[in-house]
Amino acid sequence: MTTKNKGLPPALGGPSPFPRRRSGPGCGMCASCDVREYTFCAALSPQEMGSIEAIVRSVRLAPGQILFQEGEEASDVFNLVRGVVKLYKLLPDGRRQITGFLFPGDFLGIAGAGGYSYNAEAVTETGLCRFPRRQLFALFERFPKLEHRLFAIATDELTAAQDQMLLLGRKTAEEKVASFLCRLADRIDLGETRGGEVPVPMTRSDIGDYLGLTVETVSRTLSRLRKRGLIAVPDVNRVVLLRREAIEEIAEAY
Amino acid sequence: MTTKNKGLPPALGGPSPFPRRRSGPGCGMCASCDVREYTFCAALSPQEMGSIEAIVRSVRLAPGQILFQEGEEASDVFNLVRGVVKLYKLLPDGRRQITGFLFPGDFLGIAGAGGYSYNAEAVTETGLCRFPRRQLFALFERFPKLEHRLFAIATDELTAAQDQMLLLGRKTAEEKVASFLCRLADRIDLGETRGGEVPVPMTRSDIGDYLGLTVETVSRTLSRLRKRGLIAVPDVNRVVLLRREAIEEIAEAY
DNA sequence: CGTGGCTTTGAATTACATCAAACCTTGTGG
DNA sequence: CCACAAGGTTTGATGTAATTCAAAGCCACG
Repeated sequence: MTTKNKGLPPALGGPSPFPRRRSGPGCGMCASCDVREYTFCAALSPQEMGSIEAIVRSVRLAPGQILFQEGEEASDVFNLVRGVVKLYKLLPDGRRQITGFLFPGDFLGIAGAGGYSYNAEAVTETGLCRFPRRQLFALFERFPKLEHRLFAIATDELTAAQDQMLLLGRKTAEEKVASFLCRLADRIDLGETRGGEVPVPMTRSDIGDYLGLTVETVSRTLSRLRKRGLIAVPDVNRVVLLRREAIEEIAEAY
Repeated sequence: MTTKNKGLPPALGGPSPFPRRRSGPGCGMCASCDVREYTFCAALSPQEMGSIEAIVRSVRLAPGQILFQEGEEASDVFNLVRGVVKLYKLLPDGRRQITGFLFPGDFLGIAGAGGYSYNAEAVTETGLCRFPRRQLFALFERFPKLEHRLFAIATDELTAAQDQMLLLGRKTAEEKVASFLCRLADRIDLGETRGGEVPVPMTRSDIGDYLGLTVETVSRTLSRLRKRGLIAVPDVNRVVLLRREAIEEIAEAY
């Protein structure tokens, strides 16, 4: 919530907001979209894209703002264009489990009959494309490719969820943190590699709630990795993976 | 692995194996399938069903037998018709996380490009329908309803996975075990209610690996619930929920 | 009737949580 | 420009839930 997107690489919320001021039918905005090729939009050809542009609206969120909450009727789905979003579930007494962090290009809003099954909140300044679910799903008839793509996205998320269950249920604190750092790095490297430096836009508390740990344990574990020379922590929002292979080894528990 | 399906209710592996001796194109076997209405097959009308029957083959597994392993090319998908199957992932040192237990009517084999993302092993005597992935997915063109249905299944699984992450990351041992018992009961009650008696076909070790606990902790927690009069345990494979509401309350951490 | 695998219970250990306090950073207002 | 208030972070001391180690009990099966 504190994070100002200073120093973050393009992929994590640098400049490149929405290419045109306003989105809307036929404005051609999608053509210049930074993340198009990573989203379900890529399922459609540039010509077909008009059908999507006709129903999209853009949304911006400041850090800490909530996009939707668990149980709300899931009327829309979204593509994250800029910034970072966290998804989480809560227990009645306030315990929180973050089920995922989303980065530009990620899709969110997959939901069943019970409405959204989690809360979605902006971690940084965020830009999204909003699609009315009914209208988007209606396009499935004309463009089956679109549904194929969403199906594939759901499949990938399911695989990721299984990995996360393994992490939550069976890894130690150190393995959890190492895994987290590696995954962040993987995600960033989609752009380019930059000497192992990984931006960490979320708070220690967020990381803890993602890994099933407390803030203190996250902090301590990072300190220990630092003292062992595996990472450097120039400031709270950046970690440098000094010995990536060693960290991967810890993460995968070899 | 030990479990013999003695005393298990129909929904969990009672009589009702495959209605006809052999499955195969046009044999009409699907018409009398016990679980058809719960599976993706229900997306097709009885007339359309022939297309599915043309590609289905049946599989039987004894307890402990492996259906497929993580990383294998995912050439088939399956419908569980009878019995119980567990899905799990392993760490190199042998730590195991069970990501789900499947019951009759459940679908398995959703997988991305990297092949199956988990191992699938029979818990009890098991009967499944096997579908070559390519052939089944080819039917999507003629029957978009089929893809809709599979998409919906993936969505539901994703929701369940998020619940499980909350459980693994943030619930106490007691809350975990209570949640587990309630979910088992919900799943069984699809058939009918039977005075809170829930069949537990998996071992304590399986339960532990599903909940991110050790065998001992599972056993101790069950003993404690029993001593408090919330459950009865007539034998290792059965639990009676004596005070379902109280257990639900523990499970949801009110 | 003995053997092997699962389960239960007890005792000792430990990884992580909790409690507490100091430290930083950032933004605000005098 | 500085003081200080508010959050987030780090570190230390202490506590504890759950694990680990150990052993006995229970069944099912040959």
